[in-house]
Amino acid sequence: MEQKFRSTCPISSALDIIGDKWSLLIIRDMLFSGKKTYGEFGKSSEKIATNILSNRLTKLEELEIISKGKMEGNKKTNIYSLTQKGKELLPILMEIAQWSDHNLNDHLQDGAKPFVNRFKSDKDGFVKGMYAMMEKR
Amino acid sequence: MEQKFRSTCPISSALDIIGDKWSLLIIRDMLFSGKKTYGEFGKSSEKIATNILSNRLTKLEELEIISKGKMEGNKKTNIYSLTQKGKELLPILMEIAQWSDHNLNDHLQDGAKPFVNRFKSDKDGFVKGMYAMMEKR
DNA sequence: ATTATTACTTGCATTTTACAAGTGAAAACA
DNA sequence: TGTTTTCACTTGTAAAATGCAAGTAATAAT
Repeated sequence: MEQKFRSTCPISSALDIIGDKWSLLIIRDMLFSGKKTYGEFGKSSEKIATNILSNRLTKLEELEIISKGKMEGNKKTNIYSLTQKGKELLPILMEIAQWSDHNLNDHLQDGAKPFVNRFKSDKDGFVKGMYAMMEKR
Repeated sequence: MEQKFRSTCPISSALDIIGDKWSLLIIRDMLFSGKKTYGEFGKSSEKIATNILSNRLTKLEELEIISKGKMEGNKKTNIYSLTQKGKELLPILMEIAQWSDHNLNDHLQDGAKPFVNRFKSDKDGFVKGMYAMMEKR
């Protein structure tokens, strides 16, 4: 799979990579739920199809947004981790969450509000705190 | 066209709306280039197909991210404007631009860097400045 | 030795996207 | 005033992406 870019615009180029309905949900599950394995990703409430999940994991790995490793003492379970490039998607996800919180309120029913509020009141602090937390798990 | 949501997650729900390769590019052109008409949107360097452009404008209007009006003294040119809901997509676009600036540097060739740097050094100030500027045009 | 789990792949129907051409009304021009 | 552009789309069709169900192969558990 070769990545194609429509232009040299930074926004357009990012969308060429993550501009679909599934890639950022995988990243979301890694960032916020600590998911690591193919099986775990398949269990999200949005029910990603297994072939699409496989395709996206491959793409994200090729783009070095995630990396694939083996679980110690287990030869069949693969462990996916976020690279630095992948972790840096966090602020994008938080701004998306904040936008939804502001503008999709009637639809949502979720415990994400306090989370979003902590981000709003101190964006840099929140992001740094999340990065620190990820080191430990 | 009825909007469907895969879950009540804020991130997933936002992606159900703007998670494709074109919607945010239209918003980009409205925010950063002041584009307003169907013809102007069609001229972006990414070459959106006319049927897709039409489809996205309709969707974005239904979702009240943009609104459609008439140009004064002209019965054929339509004017699309961002609603508040649409303007609030700016921080998402800026975080995307910043991510690309950090992580896609070898690919990009664009004068967006100083722009991104102003955002990085003072995010809230940058966003407020942009909103103020948009009032005037 | 058998069953269950994990991480996928495959085939096919449906939906979305892309490309090219066409339409109809308003505006500009001769 | 008649003709040509311009503008904002729509339509038809091929190609690509997505969604769904079932299947496979290796490892791990019983």
